[in-house]
Amino acid sequence: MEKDARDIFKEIGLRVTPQRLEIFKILASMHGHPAAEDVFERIRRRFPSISFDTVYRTLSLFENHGLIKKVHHLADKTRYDTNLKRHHHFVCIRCKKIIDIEWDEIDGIPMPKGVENLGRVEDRYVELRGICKDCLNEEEE
Amino acid sequence: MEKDARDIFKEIGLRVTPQRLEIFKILASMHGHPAAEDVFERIRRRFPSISFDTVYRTLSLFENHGLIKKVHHLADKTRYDTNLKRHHHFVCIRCKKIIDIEWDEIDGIPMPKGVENLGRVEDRYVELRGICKDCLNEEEE
DNA sequence: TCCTAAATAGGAATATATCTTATTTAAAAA
DNA sequence: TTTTTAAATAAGATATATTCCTATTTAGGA
Ligand SMILES: [Mn+2]
Ligand SMILES: [Mn+2]
Ligand SMILES: [Zn+2]
Ligand SMILES: [Zn+2]
Repeated sequence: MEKDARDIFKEIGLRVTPQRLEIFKILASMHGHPAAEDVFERIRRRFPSISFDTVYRTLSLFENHGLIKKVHHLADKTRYDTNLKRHHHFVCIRCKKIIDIEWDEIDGIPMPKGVENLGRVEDRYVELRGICKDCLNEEEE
Repeated sequence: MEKDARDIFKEIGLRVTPQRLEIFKILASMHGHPAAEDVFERIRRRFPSISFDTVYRTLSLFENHGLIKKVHHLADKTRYDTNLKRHHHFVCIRCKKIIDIEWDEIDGIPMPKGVENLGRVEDRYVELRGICKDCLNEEEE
């Protein structure tokens, strides 16, 4: 935030547009974890005719350049699990394959301090993300 | 297998329908983590006129009775994060609020054995899920 | 200032999932 | 067994988030 958004864009090689500057400013000023819609509602005040597409495009652009991150699931649709034993998953970021893994060590880790002030924890969800063997092989071509 | 399913349904107090029996059988026979569409494609062979709605309803039903689990995101839309420091999240399963947490202990845990055979891990994603303070308070009414 | 590739607005399209309603059916009652 | 009725289903409409398409505008370089 020390640096001007304009400079950041130029460094990365992005065109400086009013929409981008405003979205950047909004993101910096918003607390929490806004959804695209939240950003859209905010920027509409200054750019009443901005389109949803521009907001989505810009957020993707920022994400691709590491200016923001997504808090999200990898798969685009719900996947069901018939394995009811406690386990975790390796998820391929390319083909979305989900593979069961056991990782007892992580289940034993005590809760982080202070979490009881946030609410009642009922579950912990752990995902290892990467590129699966199949996709790595395909890559070698 | 079919005998089993019939008994399970009765135990839980569910009506035994051909669609449910078949979906149950399909789930038991499918490996991996099928999406609703995968189940739909499979059951269509025997019930060509089955509707997507029935598949979704049945999967929800099974999930509500603990016969299967969802591998899924909690929020219905993507949320963005401007906090680029390594951190994790507490997510409220009720209001979908996302709160940053630090949990260094979990970052230090070594990868589970054998994961290198699955692919190249690039990231680990950890979420604590539960009911946030606000929702707990509201509950007291 | 002019030029051109990139960005945008607006709306259409897509995809996943849920809802509505008329019809059928499971299973309890007679 | 037959009857009864609430529950389940099929079919299609609807909702919602996101992406795509295309004509127009614009940023930034020549
Ligand atoms: Mn699994
Ligand atoms: Mn965060
Ligand atoms: Zn893969
Ligand atoms: Zn909450």
